Amino acid sequence: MSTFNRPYHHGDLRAALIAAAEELLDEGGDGALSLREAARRAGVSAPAAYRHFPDKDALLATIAARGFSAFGQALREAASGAPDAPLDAMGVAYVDFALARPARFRLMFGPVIARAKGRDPALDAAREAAFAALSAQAGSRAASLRAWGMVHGLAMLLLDGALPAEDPAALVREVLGGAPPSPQAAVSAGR
Amino acid sequence: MSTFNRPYHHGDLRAALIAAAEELLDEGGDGALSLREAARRAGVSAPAAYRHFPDKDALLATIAARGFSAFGQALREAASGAPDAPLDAMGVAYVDFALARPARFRLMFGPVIARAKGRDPALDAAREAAFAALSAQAGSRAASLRAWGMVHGLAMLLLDGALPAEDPAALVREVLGGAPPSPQAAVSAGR
DNA sequence: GGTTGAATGTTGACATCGTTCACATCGGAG
DNA sequence: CTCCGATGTGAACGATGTCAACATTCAACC
Repeated sequence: MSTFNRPYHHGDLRAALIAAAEELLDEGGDGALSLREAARRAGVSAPAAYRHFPDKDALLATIAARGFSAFGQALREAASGAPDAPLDAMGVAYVDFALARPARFRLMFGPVIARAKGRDPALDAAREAAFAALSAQAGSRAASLRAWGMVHGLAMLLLDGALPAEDPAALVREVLGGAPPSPQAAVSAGR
Repeated sequence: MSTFNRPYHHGDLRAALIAAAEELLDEGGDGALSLREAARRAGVSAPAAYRHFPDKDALLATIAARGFSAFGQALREAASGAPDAPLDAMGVAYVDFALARPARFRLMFGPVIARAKGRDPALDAAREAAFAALSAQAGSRAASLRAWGMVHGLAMLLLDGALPAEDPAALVREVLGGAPPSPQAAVSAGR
């Protein structure tokens, strides 16, 4: 599948564009993601992108969908890794994800994606799958909203730097209500 | 056309620019705020703005600061208007504010402003004042973070349309734990 | 196997944006 | 009245998203 050549036709531009854009998003702040730069990195000229995405927003929507997919997986893994306190583990994983990939997280929950809702079924599916992982562990609807809202809010506030936190995971566990000194979950971050 | 009328050093360009930009922000989606358009609406040419703001981001920071100020005031008023359940009232007010001015709220908690932290003392002061209003009602630090995070998360998720809600206020009240309709909700709250 | 049409990329162009530079104008202090 | 600092203007630069016209390649059919 990997043509070493660089012929006129780039083997899989779509994937290359997505990869480049995700790189841009993760490395260079928030406003650093431009269609043109992504195309440049993929070794291709800007309008070529329009053969694979109708729009810049469509590229972003695709990236967000991938983000939600990875996000849901991380949440599920966290839960199954800590069967005695799955909700707390998911909360920590939630915040970890946000802090590890701030720009991506902001994209996923930002206005562009909110606007794309309903226009991109893959996106909607990925997002709902991620959320389903959460509600599955929470019990009642109210409890799930409570946990979800709280953790999401904490993640956002930490991203803003509105909350000073040397150890976000500890803060999440403290706030989630459990004060269990189980140090297992704390090792999950790696930053 | 009105080249005649202009007295012209525009009486108070700074204020006019802020007003125009806020208008832009509230009316026209999220990406609709451009320095040039704000200047246009203020009846002035784009570079004039640079006599009053070093940067577009500085304009945004100013607007965010004003937003935090109004926000804090709304929270305080809500609390004093419902002395028997001030936290719930603030929660509802919090979400109301976010839903009434989505773009402004996103600005206030967005990356541009996060980046401006420490560079704009007025901004920091306004934000902390708003947060102070919240923690004043919440009791312990953990409780205040819990309430703040939860309400902030709910607001964000509602903005995204990730949560379908016919009546956001009711949802907030339900989730905040006051008079929960489902008996199980109260159980998972404390812990 | 060569012809042909659909995919895919390329160059060039347009409008818009943030921002800077050189110049114009106004209002107040001397 | 003069002169200077504050404020506003116009042209211009580089970057962006996007479109239109043209070029190249791949695959399928006689």
